[in-house]
Amino acid sequence: MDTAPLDDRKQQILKAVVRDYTETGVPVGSQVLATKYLVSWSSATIRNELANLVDIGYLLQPHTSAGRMPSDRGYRYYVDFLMEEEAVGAAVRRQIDPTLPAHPASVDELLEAAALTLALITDSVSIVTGPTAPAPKLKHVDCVSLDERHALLMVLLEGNMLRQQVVELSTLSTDQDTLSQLATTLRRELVGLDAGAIAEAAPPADAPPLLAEMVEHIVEVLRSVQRRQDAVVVHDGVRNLLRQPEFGDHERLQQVLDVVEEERLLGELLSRIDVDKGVQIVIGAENEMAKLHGCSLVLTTYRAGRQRRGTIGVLGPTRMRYPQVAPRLRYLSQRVGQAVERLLG
Amino acid sequence: MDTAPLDDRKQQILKAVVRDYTETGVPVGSQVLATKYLVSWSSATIRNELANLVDIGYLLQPHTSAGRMPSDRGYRYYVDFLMEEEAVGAAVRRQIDPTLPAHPASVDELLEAAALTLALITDSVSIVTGPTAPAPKLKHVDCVSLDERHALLMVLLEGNMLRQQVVELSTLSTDQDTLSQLATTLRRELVGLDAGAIAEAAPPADAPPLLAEMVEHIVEVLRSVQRRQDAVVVHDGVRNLLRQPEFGDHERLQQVLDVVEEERLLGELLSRIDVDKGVQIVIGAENEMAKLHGCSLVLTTYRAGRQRRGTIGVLGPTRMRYPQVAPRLRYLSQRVGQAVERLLG
DNA sequence: GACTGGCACTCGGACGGCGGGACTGCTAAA
DNA sequence: TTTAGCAGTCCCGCCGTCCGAGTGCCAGTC
Repeated sequence: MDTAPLDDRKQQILKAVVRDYTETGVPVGSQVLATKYLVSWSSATIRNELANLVDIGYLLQPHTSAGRMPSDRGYRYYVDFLMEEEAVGAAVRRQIDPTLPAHPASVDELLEAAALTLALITDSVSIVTGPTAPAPKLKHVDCVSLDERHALLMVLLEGNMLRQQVVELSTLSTDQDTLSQLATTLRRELVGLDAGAIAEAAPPADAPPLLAEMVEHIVEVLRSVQRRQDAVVVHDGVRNLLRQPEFGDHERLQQVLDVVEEERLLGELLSRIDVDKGVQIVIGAENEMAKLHGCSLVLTTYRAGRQRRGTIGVLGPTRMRYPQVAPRLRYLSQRVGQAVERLLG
Repeated sequence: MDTAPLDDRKQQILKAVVRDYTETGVPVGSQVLATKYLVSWSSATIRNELANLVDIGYLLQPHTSAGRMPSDRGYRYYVDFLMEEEAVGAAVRRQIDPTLPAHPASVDELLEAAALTLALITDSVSIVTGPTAPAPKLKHVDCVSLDERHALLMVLLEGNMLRQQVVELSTLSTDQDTLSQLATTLRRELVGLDAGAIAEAAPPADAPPLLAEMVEHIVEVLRSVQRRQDAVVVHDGVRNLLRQPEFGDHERLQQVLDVVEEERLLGELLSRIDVDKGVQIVIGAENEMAKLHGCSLVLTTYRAGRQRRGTIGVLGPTRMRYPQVAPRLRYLSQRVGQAVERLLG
């Protein structure tokens, strides 16, 4: 299995096989290729080439008297060298744009809409994670008195991510005025710092115990956000897989669903993506997760502002319309990035 | 199709059919019934009764020489009069309890854990909506300056539900001090009121336009919560359906997934539940949503505090272990209610 | 009158043999 | 090097058969 580049005719044949197989899902024969795609050669010539392409690992033959289909390696060559991306047409843009809410109430709502749209325009399972910053800084903090023993701590992070926590107070009968004052102090001292900086900054010697307590809770909140970095937020479009003949067998579907419904696994999957490589395509067994063999991932990151990043992508059968999916994903990820930035400021 | 109560023998037979069919998924014959469940009668007697039960609509016969399976009506009778709920054993409780996080960071996290567990212990698709109150009152409000044209409005509702919104300001160059002052005024005037009361209360004549603007945004937030627009819906366990033989055919699965993945439909489904009836069971075509024929819902509400309610339930094939699912759901919903209350105060 | 044993009958599903068709690989000729 | 032709391979759908599970009904019994 050398990696020498294929000659022109082999390239044309591989390309034709991928295109036809992507459309039909049925192994392609030399006859079809000769009449439909490659009229300048006879089917016999093509047969010889096909046999050769099987030998060197770019095509597969399910059984002796069947046509050929691309192997993972064949898809890889196609994606790297032969694929011509389809431009995202005005019609598709008009289909995408209105689905992203102009004034979403929250990031979650936005991402959910994005997942829905992505599943729709790619006919696959979409996966979207929320925007995270590597070390979020504190932007605002406020405290509300709940009862004499509890208070609600509201923490606003850089990127306008809002978190709340009920905290138990060691000092009893703490009224709203005391808490408001406390919040003012906290804001003055801590705004603009990240978890590490806050934890290091020693509180003044004369600080009330309540202050130290609150500082600790704030650090905890920041830390938990940091830990949750690659938490999967949403996925959608599982039903799209049902339409694919390759999942006619339930075994396959079961294994894919196991991964999709298990956030931990999905997170693991997405965390491997290289953030600076644009749209990345992971084909079949290139992904070492055995349950996803037979599937491909098309992934990219969206950027909202300087630091904040999230992952967005698509999971579908290896027989996927890469030339269509890749640019659509790229387009949507840009729109999502913009929208998140608009929302979070 | 009269509704006269069944005599004792018919009841025993119906019960046995439901039990066996639930276990095996295969239509039950008179032989099996006579030897396994109802030794006091011969298979011939049972055959006569079976034929009668088919006539009056409690059983179905897929074809002439097949056994019998319960009709929707048969399940209904079973659920209403014959079913004996299984107690939730200590083992199951030990399985459930640790999965609900002791100190969840948010309601979302809690509900997601609940959905996961529910799917696991019922082997069905779980559905959970977030807690909502009928006419939530304002508890706290704060504003943070983002840039010279935008501010972040943070609204805390009764029940400690926190909402945020980026608002565009008509007055330019509004700094944080102005906004903090504004927030203080808003708190003084509006805390404790619901959307209607806030909308009615005319702002003072000398109020700055900024104030009126903010009031409007607050009303908008309250209203959207009231409309349940932002009700979180989480679901989990779709893969459990794959194991059921009734979904061997993809058509069925497709239709169910259409509903489950479409939040709007799911919400509609859940909104019909009667909040005071404990665990409710909706069997097959009792649900007018045609796509869910062949499926049953087991639903209930969980309560967190006086007013706040959410829905939690399970979707599975009509052939479901009702005597096991119902009490497990009841137990879990209580734990979820408690956990939400602890979290939101 | 209620119940039961027995029997003829029905029907679905598994099994196996049988082409038809879609491809292939190979060979020989251009 | 390409191509036409041809024999061979294998999948798949079709069809008839067989088997067994289960029924409905009838006649006999308690």
